[in-house]
Amino acid sequence: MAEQPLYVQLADELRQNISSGEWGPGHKLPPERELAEDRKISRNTVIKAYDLLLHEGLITSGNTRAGRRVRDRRTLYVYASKTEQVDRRITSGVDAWVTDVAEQNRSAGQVIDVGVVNADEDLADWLQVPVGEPVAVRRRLRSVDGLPDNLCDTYYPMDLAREIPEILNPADVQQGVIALMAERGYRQVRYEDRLRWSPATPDEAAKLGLGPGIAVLRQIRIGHTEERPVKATVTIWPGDTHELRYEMSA
Amino acid sequence: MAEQPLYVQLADELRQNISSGEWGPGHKLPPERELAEDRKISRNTVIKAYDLLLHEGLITSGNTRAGRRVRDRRTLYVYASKTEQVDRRITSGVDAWVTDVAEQNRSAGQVIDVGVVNADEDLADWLQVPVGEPVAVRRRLRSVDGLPDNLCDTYYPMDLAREIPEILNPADVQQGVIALMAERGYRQVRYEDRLRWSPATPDEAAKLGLGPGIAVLRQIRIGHTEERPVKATVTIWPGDTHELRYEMSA
DNA sequence: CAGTGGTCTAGACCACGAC
DNA sequence: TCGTGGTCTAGACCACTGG
Repeated sequence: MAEQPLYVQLADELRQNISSGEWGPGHKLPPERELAEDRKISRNTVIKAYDLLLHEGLITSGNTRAGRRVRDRRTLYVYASKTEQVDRRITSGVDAWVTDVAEQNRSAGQVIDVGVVNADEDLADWLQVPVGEPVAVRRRLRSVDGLPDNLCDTYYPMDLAREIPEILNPADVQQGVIALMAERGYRQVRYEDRLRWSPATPDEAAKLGLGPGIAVLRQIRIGHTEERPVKATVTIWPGDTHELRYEMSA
Repeated sequence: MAEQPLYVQLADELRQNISSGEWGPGHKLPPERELAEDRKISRNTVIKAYDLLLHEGLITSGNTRAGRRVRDRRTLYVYASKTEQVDRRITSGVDAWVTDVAEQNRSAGQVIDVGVVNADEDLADWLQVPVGEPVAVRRRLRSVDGLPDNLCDTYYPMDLAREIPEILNPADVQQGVIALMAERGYRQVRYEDRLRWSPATPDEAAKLGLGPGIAVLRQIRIGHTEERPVKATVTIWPGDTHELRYEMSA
């Protein structure tokens, strides 16, 4: 095995300090210039080491006097499908994610915002509407323990949003939109998840407080009634701090 | 909106050439020095732009005279759970992934290799065995159209591997290991998927021909009989060229 | 052997925001 | 205000490999 490059060695050493717990969440990392001087290496080399950790999601990229910090990386488990509890969740009307977070003794919050967008190719495919068609959207920025955690946007065909005006009201729907839709005659009988993963876009990175290029999972959940798709939910989950679980019977 | 940094602008321009199809898969990108001279910018800036594209999985990082190339990024759809076809697939004994690939008019191949490893904490949790316990493993390197596509390692408790010697035989099991296990009294009644996503390790990157730091999805599928977990399959899917799908009834 | 990417150095100026 | 990261420059040497 050849000797590793300097910046990899440095990253390994810093990573060790973090994963051992010596530098806990929120710990301030040494400034680039200080680390460079101490080690008699170039600041650029320090930056490359920090970039590695940034891409691994271990640290933040604060661009101000506050400097870089160690991120909180406790893993959050999210049940995308749970054989035993599907009924309870759907009928209880509580957002399943809120339940998952609470069961892990952490506190969940969300900010809702609504709007109308024109369908791009993906959205048109998911909802089976023409490209360019207006579509209603409820956007959620969801937080855990006060910090941004994931983005969850749900899209509805426009005719449905007109029939169920609560969809375009930026308030919490206490009983849950799924239950509400079922009441009004749109009972979802099957759904499909499509998963894609890639680096976060700059926009997503900003909203979630991630470094650019951190991997995120896009979970697209399409809900169908007997007749047609009635909603598409796109959830952006940052990598390495989440585990998505599916339980299935054979 | 403030003006983007130089390297982002350059990356955007190069990305445009790729996504428009002007530079197809395999196309050789301009050498860093040439691009720097043409644009009157520093070679380091060009490198940062190429690094962005590398992390997005758009290009390769060839470190030799061959230079950087555009990667083939056609998306492969993989069904992790398909309501209608579960039975057909399980009984037919053909690897479900091979079926998926064939249905998309591409050709699949795999190299199998077997061994025994000691359980780390994760594996011990998945198979419900003590940490350090020996565990049998069948490793697959699976290819599409002749190029490495994903890594698929299946772990079995040692007592089971002794009872079913085919598990540790590095040959294709024509009827499928699941069907074989069912014949010998280990019928799987439920399974659970756990999904994690993060940058590829250097080892994975090398086996799959990826740039370092490309996002990969780790799909861990744990199969249970009525009594206990009997296998854990870890599949490494490179990002941006795969979409994983789950179909479920409500 | 020559072209390529990988690494490293030693500087510079800027924007931002905590103090 | 001044410490911080973000960006950019202009060089240098090395390892690898295709022709």
